[in-house]
Amino acid sequence: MSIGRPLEYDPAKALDAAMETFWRCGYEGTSLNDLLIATGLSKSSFYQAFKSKHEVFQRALTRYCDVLTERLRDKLLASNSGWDFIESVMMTAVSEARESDCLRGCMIVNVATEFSNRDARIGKLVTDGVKRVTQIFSAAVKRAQKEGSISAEKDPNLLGRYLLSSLSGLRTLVKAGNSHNSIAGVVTVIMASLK
Amino acid sequence: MSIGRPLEYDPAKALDAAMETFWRCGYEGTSLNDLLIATGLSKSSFYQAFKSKHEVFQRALTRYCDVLTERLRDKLLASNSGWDFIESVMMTAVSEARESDCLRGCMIVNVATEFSNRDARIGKLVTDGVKRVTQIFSAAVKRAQKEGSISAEKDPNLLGRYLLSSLSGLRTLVKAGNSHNSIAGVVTVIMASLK
DNA sequence: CCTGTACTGTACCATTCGGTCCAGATTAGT
DNA sequence: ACTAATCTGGACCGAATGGTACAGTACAGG
Repeated sequence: MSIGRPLEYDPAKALDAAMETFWRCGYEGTSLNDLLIATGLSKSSFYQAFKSKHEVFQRALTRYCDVLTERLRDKLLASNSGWDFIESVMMTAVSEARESDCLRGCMIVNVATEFSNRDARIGKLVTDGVKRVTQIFSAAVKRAQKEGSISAEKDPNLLGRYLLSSLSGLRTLVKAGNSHNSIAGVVTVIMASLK
Repeated sequence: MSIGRPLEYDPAKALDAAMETFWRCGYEGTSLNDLLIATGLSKSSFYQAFKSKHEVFQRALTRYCDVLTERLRDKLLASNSGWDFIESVMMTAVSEARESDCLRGCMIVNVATEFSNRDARIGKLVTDGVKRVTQIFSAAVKRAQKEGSISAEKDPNLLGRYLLSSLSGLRTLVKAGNSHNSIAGVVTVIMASLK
């Protein structure tokens, strides 16, 4: 039981709000003030809840990875087939091209771009995050192989890496302002190359 | 003829030095001081040569696009075949995985990531740059089709977009710390999907 | 020599940055 | 009532930010 005045804010929600902001604006692009506005916390409360900007950033990135991988895993379980899962994930990224106001891409990739190599701890989070998503893709490929839509001779780990790479590439096309239709065409190429 | 004391620095070299720095560290990550050190200019000279940090950044990005597209065009002309050109470009990106100290990726993509949507002028430079590189890939595909290594039935513009997307994806794999060999495997998947 | 340009260095500017600290109010359990 | 934990807001910090202004010097052509 806690003694004293209870927390008025939800630490998890505050972290999510911070994550959202970092996702949109990056680390350098997010000022402390932005974080205070996003979380709704006062400066005092903020520094009581989090040690520093850098720490909340790490936690936000970790949270992003956790949420992402959990959602993908759930989606894969709920999908009709491994093939459908893969296609759906690709198309979801592409559909961001329509909602032109919100093309924040994938936070992991954004972070990897901003912190090219400078921060070892961040680098590890990025590497781990990418690895985990890649494994989900590999699992989807294996399932599709069992279901007969992908040749059993192919290396599922290799294709998993290929799919992660392709997804990231699609996001680049989106950010470069390509039309939804032209990017959707690329998805068909990617899907066809799996067979 | 110019009257007065002549310039002691080479404006083109100064721009290249600035470009290099922005490429490595991004816009926000590059301070004015960094630019002064990189260019070797005094603050006064810098502000006489360039109007502002933002302006030199735009010029640096433009210069990057020009140099990149020119190099790619030359490389395509000098290549034995369209196929070889494509494979070589992909492998060049992958080889950055070995030189671990220097994984700055593609400046255009970096900028697209940093300025998600916030600056319209920058956005246009990104869009144009990506379009130009895509066209070179399309030209390489057309050549490969004439040479018989890619089926003539395929849409070269679509494949051009696919290749740009794939290249960008490969760079993500590099940044995420994948090994050279595992990324090279992805290249073989990409190349195989062209046939 | 004179003028026009570019050089250097430095002082200065307001603003923002991340971060600390403190005083006073509030709200719980004991 | 007392204590422990939290709240709020604002003052304050040093450092760094991008950018300006200026004084003094160097170097070219006419």
